[in-house]
Formats: sequence, C-alpha cells, structure tokens
Amino acid sequence: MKLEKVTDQSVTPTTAMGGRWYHDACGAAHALEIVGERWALLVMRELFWGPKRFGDLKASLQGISANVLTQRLESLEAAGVVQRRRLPPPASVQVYALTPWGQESEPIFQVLGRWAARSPDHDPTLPLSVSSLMLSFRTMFDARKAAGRTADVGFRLGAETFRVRVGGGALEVARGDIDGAEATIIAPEAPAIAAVAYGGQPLAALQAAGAVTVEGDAAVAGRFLGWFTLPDKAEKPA
Amino acid sequence: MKLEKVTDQSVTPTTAMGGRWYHDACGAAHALEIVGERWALLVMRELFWGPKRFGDLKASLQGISANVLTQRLESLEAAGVVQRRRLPPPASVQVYALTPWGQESEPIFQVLGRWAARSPDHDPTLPLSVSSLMLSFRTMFDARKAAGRTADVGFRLGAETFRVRVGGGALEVARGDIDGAEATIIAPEAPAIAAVAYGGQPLAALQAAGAVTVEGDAAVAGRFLGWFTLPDKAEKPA
DNA sequence: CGGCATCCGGGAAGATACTG
DNA sequence: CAGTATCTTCCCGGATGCCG
Repeated sequence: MKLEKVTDQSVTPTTAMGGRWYHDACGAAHALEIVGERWALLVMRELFWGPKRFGDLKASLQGISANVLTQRLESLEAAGVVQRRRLPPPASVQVYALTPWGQESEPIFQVLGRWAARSPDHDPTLPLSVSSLMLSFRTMFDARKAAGRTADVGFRLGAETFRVRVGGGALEVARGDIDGAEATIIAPEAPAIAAVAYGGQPLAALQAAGAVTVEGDAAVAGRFLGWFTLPDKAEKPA
Repeated sequence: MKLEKVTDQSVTPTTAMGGRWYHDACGAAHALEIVGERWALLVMRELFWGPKRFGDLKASLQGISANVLTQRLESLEAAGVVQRRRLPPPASVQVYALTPWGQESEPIFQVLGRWAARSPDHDPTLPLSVSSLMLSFRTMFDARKAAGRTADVGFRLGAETFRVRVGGGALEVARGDIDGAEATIIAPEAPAIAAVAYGGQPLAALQAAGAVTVEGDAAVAGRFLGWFTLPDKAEKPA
C-alpha cells in the first residue's frame, strides 16, 4: 500500500518544509518541521533580543540570500513563531519580531549550544553575531565563578548596544540603553569579545591591539569576561 | 568569486550538510550542521534507548528511504554521534549505537518536544514510535502528580520491551527486561498508550477495545498513565 | 536480508539581477 | 531598502540492482 501523494496542495500550507512532513506525533519531529529548515533557527536567534528589519536581519545572517530569508520569514510567520509589525510613525517601517511563543525558544538555543560546544568539530573562532554572543552569555554563564558578585556591563558592538546585569547567580541581557553601566565594552566585532570570554585571550592584549575598548571600571569588565565556561570537548571515538 | 565545488572530497568530511556550512561560531548553528539535515535527529531518537540494526531503524522511521538512512548514518558517524558496532558471535551482526556524547542529546529532545508541543499546529494523534513514547515519558513526566508514589511498569509494544520506574520524583526508562514489574502494559502500537497518557482516553476504554492489555496490578498501570501532562498550546496571533 | 551504489524526477537552496 | 524573478546547483526521496 503506497503513501498518498503528498504533493497534494492545500494541505496545511502553514507548515514549512514545503509539504514534506514526518507524520510523527513526536514533539521533536514537529519542532523540526517548524525550525528544521536551513537558516530558520538562526533567523529566530537574530530576532531573539528584539525586532529587526529585513535588511538588518540579512546583514546579521552572513551568507543567507534574500529569497531564502523571505521564505523563512513567511514560514515562521505561518507557524506562529514570527510576527510582522509596522512601527508607529514617524518611523513607519516594517519589522519582524518573535511572538511570545517564539520567545520561549531560548532553551532550544541553550541546549543545542551546550551540546554542540562539545562537538570535536566545533570551532569557536568562527565569526559570531552579536545576538549569538549575548545568547552565549546566558548559556555559558558560570554562576560559581560569579558567586557573591554583581556587575552591570554595557556593550557597544558596531551599531548595537546591550546591557548585561549579573547578580544573585543570574545573568540578564537586554538590548538598548547602556547609560550608567559600571563598565562599557566597545568593539567593532563580536568575536573580539568571544576571544576573551572563551578563547583565553587576556582583555589587556585586545585592548592593546585596539580591538576592544573599555570605558568606566575596567576591573568590572575584566572580571565579567571571566565568568563564562565552555564545556569540555567530547572524545572522538576510534 | 564562486564557491569551490563542494563535492570536492577531503574538505572536512566529518561535517554533514554536504558542504554547506553556516561559518558561525554559535553553538546552535554548529548543532544544526550536525543534526539539522532531514531525519538526522530522528535517527538519533530511534537509537536513544540502545543499538539498532539498519532494518529495524528503517522500520521505525516511517517514510525514510534506505539511501537517505545510509547517508545520515554516515554523517552522524563522521560527526562522532553514532558508532557502528559488530555484535559478538554468534549474533555477529552490525548495529548502530549512539556514542556517549550522542547520548547526551536527551535534553535536545526534551526542550524541542516541550516547545513544539505548544505549537498551534502540533497534532499528538499522529503515529508515534516506541522510542518517542519513552522519550515523551521522560519529557512530560509531572512529578507533582506522582508525588509520594512509586511504580515499576513494564511495556511490551510490538516486539520491544521497556521498563519504567518512578520514584523520588524521577522517572527512569530502560530497554529490556520486564520480569517482576508491578504491571505490564501491552499494546501492538505505541499510539494506543499515548491516547491514554496524553489524549484523555480512559485506559479501561482501550482495554475494552482490545487495543491495550494490562498484566499484573492494573491500578498501578492506570495511575502511572495519569502522571503526564502536555503543556498548553500557545496562542496563534492574528 | 543488510547495506551500499546508481539513476532519475522534483523541489529547496544559493547567487544574481531586477523592481517598487 | 525591501523584497521578487529567474536560473543553477544540489539535496531529498523512490526505484532498481549489486554484493556479501
């Protein structure tokens, strides 16, 4: 007995994967139908800290082409993960934002990130978007290292600003205002920060090289960047 | 400047996606390079409770074709997630198993499953593999409902047997021996069990219909199947 | 039977060019 | 700037056939 032809149109056009489903009640399988297409999850990642315009989205996703981005935004909107919004005048431009349910995807990034960081093939020196860096702070934050400490750190990475607050064993991230932070870490590119937090590079070395600038309390900035731990790599079996 | 031909072998054959990478240090992006291809994560799901042969794997993944399964097993093996093993004589057949690091993927299924279960489009009445059902027990176990209780339940689903033990707020699953369980739940297909645990169907109704049989303490079986909760669906925005 | 190679049709991804 | 149109390349899925 053959499967019925699934190219039959008009069947749940809301679901992505162009009409190829797993026909599986398993939640993970359904998740893959929503976010399993190439780029889909990375689009969500880039929207995680707030709405973005098409062009900014495309710029932050190095390598995606406009038509693929359009398709993904359509799929994700149909799935209820992304919402298209028009900003109020005078800035009446269209932006894309995660829905509340889309926002709940943070654990997906944490779990995938922690698992893949143990991959023998993972290369943390590759380019890194600003959104990824902020997500990595929440994923790799090591509360033991920050025990008993607080910090209020601003980031200015290219044109984006983020504020990170640490206290009570938790780390909060928000896009936007950095006024009044104890220290502000400034860099043209996110990977420079990752090199310090994850690559063992001394902050002072990157400051000397001009890749990173710190305003305010440099001791706070230095301490803060030591509060993150990458998991050990897994063994590659014979 | 064109990309070099990526069918060119010898370029990190360890990584999947046939030579299309994200060039992104983000852990989630790297995870997608490993498990983001169609079927890859479901292959891992089917291996989660122990090694399987090619044919059993193919049978449990309704709809996969042999060549795609071969490719996925190759990719996953190259990535260090899956290991090919030869069972000792007399049963000297080849099986596929997760590596220790591959076993660490359980949180991925939990998080994806919990998130996707809230999808407005998720249909829990679709077919369900035995591995998925067992994974769903660990994902959707509601310790509050089982508070102060223990259970030791065997499952015989088609040709597979699993043993599930609940105690101290935790739920353990193991493939294999079910001798001495307090109750054994028998069904030809996993979805019958899901209909009780997640679909609100009374166990007695399925027993009457002959879809499920219980041996041993039926009260234990009935209680056990009430200890699981699906998350609420998210709102579909206008 | 288990596993792999090969061929084919359809469709998704990627690059480029173009339009409002 | 925000997408659409088009073309090419490559992946997915099915079928068949080989070889242990």
